Amino acid sequence: MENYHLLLRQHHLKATPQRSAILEIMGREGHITIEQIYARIKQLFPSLSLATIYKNMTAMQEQDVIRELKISGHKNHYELKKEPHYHMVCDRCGHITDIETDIERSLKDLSLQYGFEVSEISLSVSGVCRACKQP
Amino acid sequence: MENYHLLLRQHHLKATPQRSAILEIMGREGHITIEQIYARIKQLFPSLSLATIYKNMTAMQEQDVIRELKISGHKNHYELKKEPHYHMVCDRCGHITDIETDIERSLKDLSLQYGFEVSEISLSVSGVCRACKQP
DNA sequence: ATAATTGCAAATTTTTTGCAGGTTC
DNA sequence: GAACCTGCAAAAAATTTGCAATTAT
Repeated sequence: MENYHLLLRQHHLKATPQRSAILEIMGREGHITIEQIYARIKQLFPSLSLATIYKNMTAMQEQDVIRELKISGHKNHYELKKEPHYHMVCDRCGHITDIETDIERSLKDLSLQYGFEVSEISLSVSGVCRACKQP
Repeated sequence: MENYHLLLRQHHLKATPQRSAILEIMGREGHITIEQIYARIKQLFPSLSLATIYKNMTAMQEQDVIRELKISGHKNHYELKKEPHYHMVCDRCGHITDIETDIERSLKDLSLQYGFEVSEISLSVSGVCRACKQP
């Protein structure tokens, strides 16, 4: 069990019970959609609204507490921001597995390592391009 | 100028003028959003509806003619499905650049090659997991 | 001729916003 | 007590659906 109160404060966010609850659920579930968070959290906070979840997800992304996973053919998922890692998503059941492998290392043997039949790899690098860095 | 009529037929899709027009625009623009397609296509087909674009984007994705790019912090973009390649997205202007590099090759020198300041790399591999392959 | 596609309008789903009252630091 | 957050309702944005008329093969 983690100290989400501290985590929030370290990232300059007020530590409300709602926020801590969202993070606890995310910590438990690993990768989760907005509706899944909503369904689970309603049990603890029947009054908590979807709008609050959205607002918090935005705020926590901006403060680098969580990460949004947008994956083609699947709903958006969210995860706590930990060490850099990647994802393997099943097109049938939607299950997301973390991949701890290095980028340099060939992804081809994923098939053997995980018994996962790779059909598509999507990589995107974000940051700031040369043009936008010009004064 | 490509033969989009043939491309569609090869992928078991009827070659309607609307579809060909969508592909032509995509071929010209590289990476494009739904609204951008809509805006451009209205000039040629004032009657073409957004619903038709959505239906076609779904059909053409299913038949592997195009690919959907879901990138955190940006609208969904679409591109023609060509050789495997990856993307570099500017967080300021949203511009998407194709990366021809191999996965094995370190992405670290992107910064030098493109003058792009990398802040996050997101990779996801899709396919079918071991559990779903069980009979 | 048949099966698929279009276009329209309407419905649904997803996300955002405004604002009053409440909470955190 | 100042700034921020919640919850509600309402709005906006994104995507899907049903169906009659049309079109591609």
